Amino acid sequence: MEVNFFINKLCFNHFGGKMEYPFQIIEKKWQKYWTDNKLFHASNEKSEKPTYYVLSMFPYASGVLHMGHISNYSIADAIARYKMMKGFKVMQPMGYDSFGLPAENFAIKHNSHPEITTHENIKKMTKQFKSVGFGYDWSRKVITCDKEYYKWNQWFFLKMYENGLIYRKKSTLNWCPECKTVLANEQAEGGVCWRCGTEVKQKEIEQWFVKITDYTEELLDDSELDGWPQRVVTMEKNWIGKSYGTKIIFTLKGSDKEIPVFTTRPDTIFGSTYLVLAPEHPLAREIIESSDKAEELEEFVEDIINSDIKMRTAEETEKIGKFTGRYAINPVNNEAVPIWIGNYVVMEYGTGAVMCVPAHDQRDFEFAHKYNLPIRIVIQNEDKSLELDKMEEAYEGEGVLVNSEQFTGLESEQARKDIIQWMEQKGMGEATVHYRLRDWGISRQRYWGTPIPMVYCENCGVIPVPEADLPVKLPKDVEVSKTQQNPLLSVDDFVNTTCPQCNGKAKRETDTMDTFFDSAWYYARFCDPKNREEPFSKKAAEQWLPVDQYIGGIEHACLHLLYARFFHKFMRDIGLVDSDEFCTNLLTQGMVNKDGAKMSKSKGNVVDPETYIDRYGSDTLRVFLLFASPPNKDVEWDDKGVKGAFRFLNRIWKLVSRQKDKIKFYPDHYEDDFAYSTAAKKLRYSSHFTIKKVTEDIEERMHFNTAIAAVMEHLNNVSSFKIKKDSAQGDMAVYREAIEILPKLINPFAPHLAEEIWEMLGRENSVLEQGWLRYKEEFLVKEEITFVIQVNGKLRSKLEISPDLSREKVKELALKDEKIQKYIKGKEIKKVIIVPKKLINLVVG
RNA sequence: GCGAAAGUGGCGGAACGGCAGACGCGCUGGAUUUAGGAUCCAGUGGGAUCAUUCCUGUAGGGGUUCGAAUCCCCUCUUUCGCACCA
Repeated sequence: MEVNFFINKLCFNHFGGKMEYPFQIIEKKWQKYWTDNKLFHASNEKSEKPTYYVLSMFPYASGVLHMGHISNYSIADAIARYKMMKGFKVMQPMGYDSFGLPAENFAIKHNSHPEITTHENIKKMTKQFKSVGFGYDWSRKVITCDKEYYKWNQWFFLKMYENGLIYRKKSTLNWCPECKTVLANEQAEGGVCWRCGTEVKQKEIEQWFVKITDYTEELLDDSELDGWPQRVVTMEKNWIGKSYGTKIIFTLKGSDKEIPVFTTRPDTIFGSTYLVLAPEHPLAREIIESSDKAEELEEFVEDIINSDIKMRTAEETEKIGKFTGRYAINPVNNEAVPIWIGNYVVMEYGTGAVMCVPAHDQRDFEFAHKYNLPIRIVIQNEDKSLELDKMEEAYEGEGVLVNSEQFTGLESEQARKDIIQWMEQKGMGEATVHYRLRDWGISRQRYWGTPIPMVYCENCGVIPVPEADLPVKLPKDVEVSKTQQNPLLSVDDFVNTTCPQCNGKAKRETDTMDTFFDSAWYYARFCDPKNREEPFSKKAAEQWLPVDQYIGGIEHACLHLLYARFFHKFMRDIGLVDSDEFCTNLLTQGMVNKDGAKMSKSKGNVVDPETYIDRYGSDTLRVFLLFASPPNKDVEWDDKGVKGAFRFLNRIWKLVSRQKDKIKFYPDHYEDDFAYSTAAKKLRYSSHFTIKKVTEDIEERMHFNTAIAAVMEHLNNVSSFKIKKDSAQGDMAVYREAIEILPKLINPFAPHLAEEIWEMLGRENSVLEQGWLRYKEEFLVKEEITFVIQVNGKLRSKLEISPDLSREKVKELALKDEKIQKYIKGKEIKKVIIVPKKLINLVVG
């Protein structure tokens, strides 16, 4: 005993006096080993092994890996390593999302060029990645600003163009004055720029669109998304926003111009007393121009259009409007109703024109009262108490139709059906489906992105660049600056070109692509990243796609993930892949918070992973992050918790260091004629139970926190087990096994230490190449179990009994139990419930 | 306003109808150490009690059940998504 202690002391002192395991040495050693032996190299050669593709959302090339990245990638790495041990050929690639505004702004800020700063940033990040030791196949690295990559963005653009999925349109768009670029609707949520938070302005610009709406119904189909969090599926569904309604065609009085309106309540059509147009409505403009109050109306409309969209669409904002002087004819009764222009009607939804039914819509009700417009009740409530003079708010519920000609008396639900049918027959309107999803605007008026492969020819018009001329290279000799608009405009060599059709003078498109275009298909490029002939070979895609497990933040639900799904369906339609969805399982990991808030520079609560890797090592950081909570929930950063993880790894290392030379003389298998103490049987149970628990926690629900907890518990059990000189052979065998399972058990979470203790225990090669552990059911059978006795559902006593006792015997023991006596004495036992091997409940009256 | 998820010790979190609080952090006591740190052992929801034990407890209220943190209904709170959406 003393001797051992002395040896340990020597050992620990050797590493700087502090009793800490030498993680710096260990981690570097195994990172080198993995690289040298190409442990994570996933070849495209056919093999017997089933494949498994684990993908983390690749980081933006910002130059730093933050804690959120480490958390995300630790989850993926744990899965990858576990799957490798389970016998899969695992591919876990990594790359960099590196085009786009942040990179351009970064360069401007550092008075440099994005080409330079981006590659510097990538270098920095790669170094950081390597210090954490994630098991990536770096030979598959993909960098989106690389011409070998963005060439295929252009190729996809052309393919979409060929398939009628690309068009050019002049439209009012979200414009960020700070970023000097157009934003897609989903990038301008809440009226602010998703990148910089600046108020978004409206600007009319000609730009390129991808017809994602052609795939709306398919994107709505979630039948292949069983492995996705319901939350994400719902968010996408809401985003696409399918709603059933009716289009009713009003006509402009004194002309044959049609004014279609969209409503979900056609049953209220007879109560429509006015129309309101969005200020952006094309007809509004026409009416204004011919109006005698043109100036006044013009000013009103301009004011609204130029007002902050966020303010305008806020619920508190007062509804204002102006009468245009014109009337519309309601097709159902030929009534002329006044046409207004109002701030509360938006062009983006429906037809940009609303039929107003003030009695049955709160907004219309308020508007009508404010401007003294007529109100007509057409739906009567259940107790028939609606009266015009007494109404203080609109009645939006269901009821019986009144004042509705031949439909009077019908229930509103039935009336909707009948009215739609009738209108369809008469050509007054029709049932329609409306979607909130808009086409994907991909033009960006900035430099650092994929050039859109189009040219403008004076003779031939807009002509796509031929495939053979790809890539249209982004010129490098460009000065970027904040004041300038798109720098490409001033690069004559780039702009001036010849028409691919007539060879005449032509100008190149200077818009570049939204970076979501880059990231919409990178997962597929990873399958065949060096292919120069095609984006990826069909064979490679067949081998790896769809992604088996994708991991990333939930903030990408309606942007990246939706675009990637769209892209995959398009790639399927042009024959590149044969699946409908790009990934079968999605895990949206939580954020790493500190002091209850998201880590951010502005709050000054950012914790740098590097500090902790230097001080405690990568394994500690991983264990902390994985242990803190289940992967889909947020992690609360806790310095003390990191220490706790470190302590755990130290305890493992110490245990193995102390015991490795002794246990190699213990039996390495079980024999029937060995003797086993009760304590040994319990430890053997612990070993096998832990294997079962860790396997199931990873396999079935990816709860690494409980898996790690189980290993901690097992370590506690091993630590409290003592081998003495006269211990039985069986005890020694049990003890040896209990220690020898540790390297594999911790490998998904603390891979460096796992390799080290695997080696310390005299094993060869990487622990990754060994199979995963198997537990034996026979060792999970306990000789004695704790059997609970309840009286009326309350715990009153416990028994230590054999699990095989009969129901009768159990009941007998329970009734005889001393503590139970006082609860059942003199009372009638009405019912006895026995849950085998668990409990007995005595119901007394 | 609509939709979704969630509310458990001082903290992170376990427990997917059957012993509430696994595991970790923190805290308390002890051992060890020149000291600090580290390490090891024990204890730790709250309230009674010398103790054995008892009562109480999973946001609040009700219900289903032999039995509820868990299932159902209502209320409150928090988070997230959508939102003058016609």
